[in-house]
Amino acid sequence: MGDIFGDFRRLVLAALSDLAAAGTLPAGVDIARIAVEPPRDPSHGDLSTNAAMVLAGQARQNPLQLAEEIAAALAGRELITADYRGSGFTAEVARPGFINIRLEPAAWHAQLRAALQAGTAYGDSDIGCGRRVNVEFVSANPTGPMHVGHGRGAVVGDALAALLMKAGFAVEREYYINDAGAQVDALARSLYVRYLELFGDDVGDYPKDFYPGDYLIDTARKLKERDGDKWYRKNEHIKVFKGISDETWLQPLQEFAVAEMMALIRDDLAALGISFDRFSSEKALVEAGAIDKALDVLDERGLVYTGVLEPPKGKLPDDWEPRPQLLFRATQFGDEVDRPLKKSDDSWTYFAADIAYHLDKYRRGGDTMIDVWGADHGGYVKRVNAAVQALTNGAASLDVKLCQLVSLFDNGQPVRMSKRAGTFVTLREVVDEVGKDVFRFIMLTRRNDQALDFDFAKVTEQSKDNPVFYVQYAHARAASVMRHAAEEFAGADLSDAALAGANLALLSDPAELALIRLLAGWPRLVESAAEAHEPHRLAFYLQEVAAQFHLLWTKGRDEAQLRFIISGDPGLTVARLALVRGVATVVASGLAVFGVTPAEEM
RNA sequence: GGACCCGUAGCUCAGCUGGAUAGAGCGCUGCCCUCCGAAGGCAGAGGUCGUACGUUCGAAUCGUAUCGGGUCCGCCA
Repeated sequence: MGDIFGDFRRLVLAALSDLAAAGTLPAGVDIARIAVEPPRDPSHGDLSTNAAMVLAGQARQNPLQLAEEIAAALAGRELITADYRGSGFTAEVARPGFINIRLEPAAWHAQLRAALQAGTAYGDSDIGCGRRVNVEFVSANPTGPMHVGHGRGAVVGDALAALLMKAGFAVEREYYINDAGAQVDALARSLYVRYLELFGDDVGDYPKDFYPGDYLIDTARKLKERDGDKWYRKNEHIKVFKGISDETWLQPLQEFAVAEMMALIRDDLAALGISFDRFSSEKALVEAGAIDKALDVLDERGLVYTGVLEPPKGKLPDDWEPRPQLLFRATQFGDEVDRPLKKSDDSWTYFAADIAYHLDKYRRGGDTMIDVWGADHGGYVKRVNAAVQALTNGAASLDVKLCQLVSLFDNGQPVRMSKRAGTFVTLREVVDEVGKDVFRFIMLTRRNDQALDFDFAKVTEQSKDNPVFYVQYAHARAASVMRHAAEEFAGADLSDAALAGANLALLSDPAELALIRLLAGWPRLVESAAEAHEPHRLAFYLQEVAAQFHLLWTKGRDEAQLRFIISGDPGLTVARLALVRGVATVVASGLAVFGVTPAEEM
């Protein structure tokens, strides 16, 4: 069902083995870099391979001459896949050593047929071979609602997971809850002060390390509902602010607060249509002694020691002083300095917990891990990569995707990220304003490592400048054509199955064939995007499909014989409807990866 | 001072893991609706891919150096 490029690559490799058998090529050559691709310039044919240039060195032959031999061997073979129904091709050699392949249109028509038969499963691949991949994303601290930056990571992670699934990987979506450490203490104290306020205490201004957000008022109310005045002591906030309170309430409030914050976050995620297979708790990990166990692993390999770090170059922290501490030999794995595992109060650093966490993920079967982080964690990538290498002896791979900042605009004017009235701060407000589908698509219209401007006016505009609208409109237009066709040819079977049986040879206009070629590239695009861990490529591809489709539609304005629906010619109409449905299928298939609902009408 | 990310058309950005004459949208210029598919269409101008060396059949892509912008920089997660 397939990928025409993959099919031809196999054909090329078969031709090469013919040459090897005949002694023209040495045995056991490296074929990894041999590719079959669409040439950028259509005049070079339909497919192109670099095989001769890749092998020229190894075979000690002139690339052009080798290309001729490969082309000849290729001509002696034929496409045996049933899809192609014996359609032929020609191979010719071009300048540096390319072999350009031209297909009979029937080969392309077969691709369209395959797309219709597959439905939104078109493009599904098995390159993943069911291998397990763990995608950890969002992992926003449970201290408040999500903001827009989290939203980007959420969408990128979710779409990447979906893409990998489409490519045949067994994917686990995971959220790491940072529910241990100082921030959770601060959260509980902040909640406690809000709770005191409910009893009429006037606490005045909050100190700097407290969370001032209004959302904690609701949480405090829920706490009061549950526990009444159980924790209330009049004007206790004075002691809390000074840090001298008798904090018997701290532990229970922590648990309560984290649970409430996670409920908040899950709601935000649900508004984006995101759910996780697994939530992992840092606290649970720490309490289970996972850090000690993980550091034992490193210790056995001599990677943990007590030492004194050089002071950081340049500007020093105010209170920096040399001090012996427990360190991980990150420098052995490419990091700049060895990294601390314990703080001055002898508690674990976040990094120590993260080491344990990644070992945990690995042992659960994730020898391929992807972490999606915000750009502010960029300085952290090397040490975690170093830890993963050290823990697994290089058996595991970790790919960290850093998402750059999202800046909000409205009609070109920056939207302040402050709590002022009328401005958006939380992810939820943005999603409620523009809708889940718009937000998700726009977050995927940039590479993750590229900063993104998000303009409320532009992303909701109904014009071709707006990529979401443009792609959605293509799907809606296809649906509209089908509705009209159903009226025009009442009683005819216009199901995809029926359309797949149409005489597709009638699709002979260059614009039609160009569109079919583009659609045929979908399986290949899915594979390459999945391998590169780059879901944004789908967004650009979908815009291209939409553009070609809109173009074809528009041609029908000037040339009536190119319209999709030709009243007096059911045979031609059915063939063209097959193409229309092919477009809708690919667009829907791509939007499904993005978690965006295809529009039936605009 | 160091690390990471970015630098491609006036603007916003792609560029399929090293392929052929570097692309798209917006903007700009010029055409195209007395009527049916103009929330449009066609054509054109616009580039030393930040810069300089290097690697090889071949570099926007890989390496080194350098310049500019962003992010981060023991005991924050």
